[in-house]
Amino acid sequence: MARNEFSCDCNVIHQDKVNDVLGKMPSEDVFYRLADLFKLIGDPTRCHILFALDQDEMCVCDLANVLNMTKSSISHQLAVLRKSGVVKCRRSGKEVYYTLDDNHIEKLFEVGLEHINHQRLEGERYDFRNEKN
Amino acid sequence: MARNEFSCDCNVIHQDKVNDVLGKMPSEDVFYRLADLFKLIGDPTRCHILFALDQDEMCVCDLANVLNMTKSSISHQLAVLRKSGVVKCRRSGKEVYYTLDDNHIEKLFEVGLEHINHQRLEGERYDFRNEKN
DNA sequence: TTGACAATTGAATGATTGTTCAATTATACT
DNA sequence: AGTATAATTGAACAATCATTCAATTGTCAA
Repeated sequence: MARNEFSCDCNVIHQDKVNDVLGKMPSEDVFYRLADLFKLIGDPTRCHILFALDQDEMCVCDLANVLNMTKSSISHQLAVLRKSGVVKCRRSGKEVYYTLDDNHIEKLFEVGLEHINHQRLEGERYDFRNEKN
Repeated sequence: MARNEFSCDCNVIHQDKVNDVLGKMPSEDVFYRLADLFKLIGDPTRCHILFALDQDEMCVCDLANVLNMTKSSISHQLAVLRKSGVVKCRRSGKEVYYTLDDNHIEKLFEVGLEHINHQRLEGERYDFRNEKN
């Protein structure tokens, strides 16, 4: 229960609060898995790809046209998405067709879009107070 | 409407599908903003911080203890979160107290946790077929 | 089997980023 | 004023990562 005293460079200020929060927190590896998930969709290209696949099944060439990028670049990102299990693929002749294989992604996009729309209004109202940059 | 022909290294295979999907897609900058949002919570430390603040208001020192990290590291990340508007802070004496200032974050965590739990079951059932690595 | 095209892969590169370290600011107390 | 502590900040470093380029694999058709 004694944590590494050398990693934290200060004394506890509110020991009770710290203990209380620690008790409610998920295990350590949950944060790594959560971060991995969000990191996965935290890239414009991958966002773009996933959004496109949410509309329709597409081959690499189609995606390259929709995103206006090279097949190689798309293929590299598709490999990442495949290994994470959020897309799956099937070969038909020379083409490989990709589809979304994770309904949580759509939910995350929904909330993300809500956030963006809400953020746009907030920005006008509060005009970035308390912040010089 | 004519896109840059040199960025894409292949011909359109399914022109109708590509046009259809393009018509349904959000504007270009939406993907950058979406990716920025997900990138923000796509880091274990920031996940950890946000989760802690979701439980209770805390000062930098408390967070350093909860996460077992240096105040400097925490402070750097808090600056990032502050500039993105997902946390806000108030000073009280020598301490600065941070709170979560974005209810979308909690929703994103909910869906993210659902995903992780679901993923754990899937992994056992399918045993990573179709993938050598 | 040869040529053409879709797709994947590996290495290299440039850019981004999280943490560390040292210095500085802000506040409280004597 | 002087000291102590909380917090912020900037520079530097190491690690991660997205894209490019070149080479290769897989499939179809002649």
